[in-house]
Amino acid sequence: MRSSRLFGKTLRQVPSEAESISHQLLLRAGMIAQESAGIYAFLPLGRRVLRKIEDIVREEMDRAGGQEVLLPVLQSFELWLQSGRLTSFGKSLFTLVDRKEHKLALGPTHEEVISELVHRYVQSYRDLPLLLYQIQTKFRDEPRPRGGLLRVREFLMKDLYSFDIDEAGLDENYERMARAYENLYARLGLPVLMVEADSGAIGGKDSHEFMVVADTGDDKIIYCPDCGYSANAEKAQGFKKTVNSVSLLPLEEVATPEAQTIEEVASFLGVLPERTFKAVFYFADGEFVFAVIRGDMDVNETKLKNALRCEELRLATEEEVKKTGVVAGFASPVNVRGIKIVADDSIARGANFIAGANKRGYHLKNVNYPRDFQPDIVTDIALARSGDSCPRCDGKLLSTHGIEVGHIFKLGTLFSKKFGASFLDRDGASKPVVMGCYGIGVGRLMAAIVEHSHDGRGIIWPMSVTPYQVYLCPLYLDDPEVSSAAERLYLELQSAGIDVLFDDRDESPGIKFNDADLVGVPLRLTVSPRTLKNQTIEAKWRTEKKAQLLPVEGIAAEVRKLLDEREVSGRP
RNA sequence: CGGGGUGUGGCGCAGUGGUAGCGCGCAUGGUUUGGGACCAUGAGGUCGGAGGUUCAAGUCCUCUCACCCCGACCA
Repeated sequence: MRSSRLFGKTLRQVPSEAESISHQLLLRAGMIAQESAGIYAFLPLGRRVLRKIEDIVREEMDRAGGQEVLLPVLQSFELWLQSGRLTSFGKSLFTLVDRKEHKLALGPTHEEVISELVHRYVQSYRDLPLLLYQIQTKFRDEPRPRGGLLRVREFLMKDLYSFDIDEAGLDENYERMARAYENLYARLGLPVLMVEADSGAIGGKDSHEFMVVADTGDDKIIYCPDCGYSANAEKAQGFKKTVNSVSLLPLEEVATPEAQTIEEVASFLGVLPERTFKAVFYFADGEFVFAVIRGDMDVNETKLKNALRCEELRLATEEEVKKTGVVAGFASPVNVRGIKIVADDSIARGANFIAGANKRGYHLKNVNYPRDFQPDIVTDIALARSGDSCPRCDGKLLSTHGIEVGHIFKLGTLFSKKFGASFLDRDGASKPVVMGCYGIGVGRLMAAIVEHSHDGRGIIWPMSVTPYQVYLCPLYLDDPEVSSAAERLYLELQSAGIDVLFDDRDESPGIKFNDADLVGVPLRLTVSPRTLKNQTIEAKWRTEKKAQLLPVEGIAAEVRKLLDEREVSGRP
């Protein structure tokens, strides 16, 4: 490609709307252009990168045994009613109405469509296992698009769905996909952390996310440097020690005037916060919920939401709390009637805790579960934090941020049951197909690569996804020797099957070098009178300071060799 | 949805109620050229939109739209 003909321009100034580094660089390099909030056009350079990433994803899915399909973007509302996810997706679903007043959704994902499809074509255990995938544009009306390609409303995504006769088959495919994902990220030059994830409203057994560690990531990861335990903060567990494990003492009311917060109560009574109970009030799908947790911990709302199996969870307002008769600051799970109580299991790890007395100015001492109160649910609803002890070893947990570039789920029979996707086993018994789903955001991967691989001058593309392999950079084009050598070289490289971006513009060396660095092409070939008089061309890697001289004669073969070495080593 | 911010030429920005500007980019000509050159000339704007106040509105008022950031939210 000739730069003079290339659609899209590099920008010297950063467009003011761009905050994240990948957003800035992709805009400046002329890879993408914003059309609307969370909606982007891919310009020729960006399109090439996106296609290369897509091809790598496709290759790895094929290699893992996947078969590619293309599914409808326009999906009937009935499908969503049938799965019951109309409400859980809620406002994120883009909807429209056709001329017959029939409601349709722009597909945000394809579990419904694929389950319905498989229901029609899979009848026997002989048809399984089956791996189907598609790579196509999906739509989600995100509450807040952000960070350029990191969170958008219209995006290219790969989803693979696995169909098995039983859990064992699912487990096997799950492992297979996890390995395929690892290959794929390695080929993209991305170091990725596989972390335990919350499976959310979709339910299911296991779920893992693949994270690129980056400050700009909007997911928080909790991990243990000692044993390798890592999980999304929504899901992560911390070790809960047992406190004050002595024999149970009788309940006792004590006056605690003015002491309302955990800190105030604890210091007033001369104990550590871990000896107290903390009460937090929520509204879950319109129902008031009293959450109890030990005073040294905080409630993880994702876990609470899962425990309650609710769609919508929010903190209760002061008024709402008042209305229930609970006394904020002195609230207690003891002797509360008609209110749903959810307790973190930390309340059972220890004895003789301090809790409110449901009476202004008083607390209760020696509160014990289950002697003094009986919550509706007791489970883990605690937020794990950096500094907590690891649940698996003696290590201390740390936290970091990550960009989610892949998410895999064991769906089980959730969708197959709803869509009647069942098969007859060997014994002629009808069973629901066991499903898994495995997603990757292709556009987000592109942004993640840039977030991970860049420097002060611009993008540094890995060889595997670079829009062009070689940046052919002639200086002093008005010198006929240079222009003819450059033109000749351009043809030779192309004939050798090398992707070349030929900067045939009549620009100064500074501009050309800077553009080459900004666009991030791995290898730059500089043609100038200086080296040409010795029959040589200067070759410089994007990642290196120093250049090397290559003889003009047979240069295409030499460049081919250099590129192949890089590709194999996986270095940019 | 709550809080904050910004809308003026392709991009970045300035602009006291009184003739719409600067830098970059773009066009033409010339001199230049190893890390974003210089000179000259020139094109390009219904100041996000709609109302209103005023002799006069980019500037003041009301409404509205879009975009960005923080939070909520986010298989």
